[in-house]
Amino acid sequence: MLTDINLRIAPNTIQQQIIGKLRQAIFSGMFKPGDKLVEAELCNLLGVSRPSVREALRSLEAERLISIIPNQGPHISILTWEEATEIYKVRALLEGEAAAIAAERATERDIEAMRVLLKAFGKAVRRVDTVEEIDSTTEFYEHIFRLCGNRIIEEMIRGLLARINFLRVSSMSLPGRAAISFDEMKAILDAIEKKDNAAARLAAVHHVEQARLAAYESFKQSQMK
Amino acid sequence: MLTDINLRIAPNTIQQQIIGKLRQAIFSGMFKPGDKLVEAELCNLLGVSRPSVREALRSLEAERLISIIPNQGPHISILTWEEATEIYKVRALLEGEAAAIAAERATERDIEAMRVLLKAFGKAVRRVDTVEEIDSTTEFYEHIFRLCGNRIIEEMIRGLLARINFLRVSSMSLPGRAAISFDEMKAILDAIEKKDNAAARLAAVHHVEQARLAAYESFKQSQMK
DNA sequence: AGTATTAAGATTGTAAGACAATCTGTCAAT
DNA sequence: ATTGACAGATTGTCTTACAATCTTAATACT
Repeated sequence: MLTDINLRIAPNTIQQQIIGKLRQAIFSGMFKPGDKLVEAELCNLLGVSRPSVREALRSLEAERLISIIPNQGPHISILTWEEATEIYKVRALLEGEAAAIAAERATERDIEAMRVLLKAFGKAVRRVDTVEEIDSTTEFYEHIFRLCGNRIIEEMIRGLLARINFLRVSSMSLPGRAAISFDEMKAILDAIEKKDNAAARLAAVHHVEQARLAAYESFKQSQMK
Repeated sequence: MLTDINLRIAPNTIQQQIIGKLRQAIFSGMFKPGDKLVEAELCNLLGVSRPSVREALRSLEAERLISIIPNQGPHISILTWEEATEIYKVRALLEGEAAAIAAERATERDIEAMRVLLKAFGKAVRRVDTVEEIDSTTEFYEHIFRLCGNRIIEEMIRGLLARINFLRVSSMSLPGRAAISFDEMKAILDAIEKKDNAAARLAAVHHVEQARLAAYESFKQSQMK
């Protein structure tokens, strides 16, 4: 056996498609925090039956993207700044740990691969392509997580990122933020290359903390209007 | 306004009851890892309709207590030791952080309350009441989490504990483990009382690490038969 | 005998229809 | 302005249904 790669071909059930579509709709801002999701409307929009929609909604509820209040139905979750802060705190902790472990395990090839990803991010920054910025940031981080060999960490961070997704997008489009973000990520990579796990952890924590501050700016702005 | 206590009266929907019952059944070992859950059977056992069961199963899937493979139905999740290790690693990280913050914030009354909880645990240990041991341990920890003021940490740890629940139960019944556990928890509390956050973190991390080692013993035993 | 094939039965995925319980908003009455 | 009552909308739950897929067992073939 080569590796433990999961070869299972997952049939795309309708529900998975519904979940994907709805998640995308939430991320894209089509539904705004607090919006009420009416089951019948979703059925029409998606062209599927109510049971399918309801099951998909249960999954999204567990992801905390929506919350379902009995007899009141599903709403897009409202993220308070307090909650966002807590999420950033946990992110810092987990990403710091991941970076520290990655620093101990990274091979030459890993470093090289991450350099490529970072370069892609740099290009996106110069093109001012926010979507691509987020995507390449994510890929860069995914590499760190894979390196740290702890899928639980990866899983948890993925969940946390989903919950603050719109903050990430809006804060990344803040003038200057993306460029600074690039420098912070480069610092992480440099520390990993030097196999300096303490420095890698610090750099990762610092990056998240700066992201939090940037997010606060966008949060304030979004509250004002 | 006194506090931010949530006054909402949550109607007990059937699905919540189903989720509760099934979770309990899984924890109690009525369903074993790998067991296939047949929807029709669950309907009979619970006396509810298939749509209700299916929605509940989606929630449990998101909690990772079961996994649903398309066209193959739901199974009780199988926990590999590798995964369990990763969970203990993340737990150590999160509980360490929580303990450190708690050390900075604990008031006299908090300490007193935790002493009471710890004493209850000690009593359970002497009575060799495993269920009560787990319960009072949980309560002790819940207090720390409440102190650290980060509900995300609490939420994540709760999720992680659910996934390793049966390991906790079986390892807690290992001869001598509960008594050692008591000492480790006392060390955490002592550090918190001294407001020594570094010591509190270390004690919490140590406690989780010891729990991991104990869990490994039970895991090996459960694999052998 | 052992393996490949096929067919029957069981189970899941999805839909549609139904109805009681509950919520929401409106309008009248105090 | 607040309360009360009512109509309409929405959710929670159940029932029935059926095609798609999986599982298992029986069958045929080498």
